Amino acid sequence: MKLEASLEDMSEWREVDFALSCTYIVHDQASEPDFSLPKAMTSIPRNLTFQYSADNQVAGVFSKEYIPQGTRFGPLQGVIYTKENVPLQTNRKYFWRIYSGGHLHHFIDGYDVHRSNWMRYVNPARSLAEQNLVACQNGQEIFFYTIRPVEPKQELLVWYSPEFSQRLCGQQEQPDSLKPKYIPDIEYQKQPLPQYAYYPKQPPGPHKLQSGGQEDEVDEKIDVEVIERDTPPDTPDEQVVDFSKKAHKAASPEPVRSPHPNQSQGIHPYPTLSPPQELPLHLHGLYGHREGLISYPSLPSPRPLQAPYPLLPPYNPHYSRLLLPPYSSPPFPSMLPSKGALRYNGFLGSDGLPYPSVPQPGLLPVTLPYPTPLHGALKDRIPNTPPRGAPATPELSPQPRQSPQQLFHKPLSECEEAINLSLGTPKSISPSSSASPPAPGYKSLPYPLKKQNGKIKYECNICLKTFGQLSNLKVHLRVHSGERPFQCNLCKKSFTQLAHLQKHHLVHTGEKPHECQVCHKRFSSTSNLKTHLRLHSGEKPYQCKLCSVKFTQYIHLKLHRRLHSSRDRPHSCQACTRGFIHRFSLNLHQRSGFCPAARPEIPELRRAAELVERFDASQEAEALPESAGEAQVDAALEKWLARSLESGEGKEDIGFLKAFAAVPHGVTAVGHHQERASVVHFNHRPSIKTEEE
DNA sequence: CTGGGGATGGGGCCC
DNA sequence: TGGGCCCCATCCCCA
Repeated sequence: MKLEASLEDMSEWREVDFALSCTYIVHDQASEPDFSLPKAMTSIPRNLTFQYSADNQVAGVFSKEYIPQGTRFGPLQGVIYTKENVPLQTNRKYFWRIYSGGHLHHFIDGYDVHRSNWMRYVNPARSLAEQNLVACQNGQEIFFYTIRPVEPKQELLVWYSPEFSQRLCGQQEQPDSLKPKYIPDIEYQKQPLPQYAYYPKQPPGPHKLQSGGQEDEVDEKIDVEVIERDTPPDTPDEQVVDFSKKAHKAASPEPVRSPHPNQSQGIHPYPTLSPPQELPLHLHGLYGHREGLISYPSLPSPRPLQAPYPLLPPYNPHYSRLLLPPYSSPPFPSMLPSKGALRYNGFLGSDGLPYPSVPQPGLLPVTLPYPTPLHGALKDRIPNTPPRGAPATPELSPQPRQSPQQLFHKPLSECEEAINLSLGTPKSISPSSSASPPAPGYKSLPYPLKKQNGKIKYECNICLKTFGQLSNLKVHLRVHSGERPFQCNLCKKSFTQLAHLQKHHLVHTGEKPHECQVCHKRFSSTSNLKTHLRLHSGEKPYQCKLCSVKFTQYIHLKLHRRLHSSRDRPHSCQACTRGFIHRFSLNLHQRSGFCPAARPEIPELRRAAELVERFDASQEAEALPESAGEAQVDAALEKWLARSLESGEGKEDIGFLKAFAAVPHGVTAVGHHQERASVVHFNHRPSIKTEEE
């Protein structure tokens, strides 16, 4: 059974659709004054995590918990360059292009880990099947949207939106004398070159990396003139542009032929004039794009076009944390909101930006003509070495997960620089940012409405919790999105609610507004005072069922329970010897097929069994009478699951249990309850979306 | 190990 | 609709 059945097909969405209809917004983690780690690493949202390679380089970005479809990440951050001020020696592998009015407006360079954010580490999707993020330009910023739910521990893999790719490949570059390296793609467009020929289903072949030297050599041969002649027609504004036309264009690439047919390896590299239907539109528009790193139009391509993602950003070295020098000073002193709106509004709404002051565009190129000493050193160290989690060019990546067929062919210049990160303040940077669409947010929320007792309830489509007021749901959604808009300007901790920040402030002021009338001890919070008052009243609401010891705080009971060894778990499974405090837990363990002994070939069963054990020790189980029936147990388990999700406790485990429960192995293992997959009647939950709905 | 306090997280409700 | 306030739950630290 699928929990998410009513998933919306976003394949036809335009960028503006994503902007206006995204459901959840995840902001970057507010960077704390940690001078030992670059912003690219500290900015990663709490619901994401990096995965590192053996050599301690970022290999990719993974989800820590379930992330719903329609979640927005970003904006991409990086150094802003206008066409005119891009330093000649700049490494463009992390370049993203921002268009305005159909013209290239500026670049966002994610190369500098101190000035870019975590999005630079997101790897490109190698196929539509694995793509879960789509990159969109909204206004003059780049955001990543989830186009499908992302399960816990799943890697985020991005690809361009159709319009994005169309801008990159379907339009010509503006005159740009500063970037001769990236002109070939334009050339291709003019006189259809191989890069624009789609190379369908290239069979896996040996992957050979192109040497950086060759790449450079090739780049130098490009004629800048061509680009100028191919300046794309003006478009009013990227936000109002007729995307359908672009889409059409992308879907119907001009026939192209290869000047170097021999470059193919057994298969004609450019046999197809139109992209395969199974590829998403935006991919169609990309082919050939990324070849740039390796093949120059006039040179034989070292290998055939292989990947359907030629536009992916090239891989860049992902610097090991250990290699990063400590900051000598905060990279973004002004990044930390000090007062005013930003202090309590660290999220980026239509106005707020997570990082208020990113260097102004004009300043960037002047101050940082790359390679800087730092970058130069790093580059020397890993010349042209694809970074582990690098965003873009799989073919250059040493990542083991890359398979030959995932490799791309080459290049494209502008596309090559087209991938990367972003920036935090385009608005301050670009004069024409007024074209930005309304801040994406909780508009057109796809949350279900329910009626309970005649009252409308707003249901969270993630944890199914219902709220009487929409505002409550919106606040609640931050729990799932990781959004923490309220940041303390003293310690940089951030919170989901202003009230929490205000309470937190007491930590700094030392204020304790709440006084015990008995002993006159003062407390910073009412709840702590209440707990304290139990000392005077003698109330001990939490009692251990096994030894009858009582506690004033639940956490104490929880800790206490751990003391009870297996001998205190009288209800043991004969098959796997797991013991349970409650008989109904043993029954649950057995009847639901969570006993690992039943199906030893399913390793997940062990984990599932552990979760049942955890439930056994939960307060929900504690509250059940020993004679509890199946329905009662299921209800308690469901309640426990919901509570665990809400509290964030073991979210990954819960996600796992849900996922695990969604497949039938557990059931069939025992042969009971064939009609359902888990102890929890997920498929019976009226509030859960199912495919049938 | 128990018990107490500090701090944080989340939701309900009212305005 | 969103802010403000309150309450409850929970975790962490430490004596």
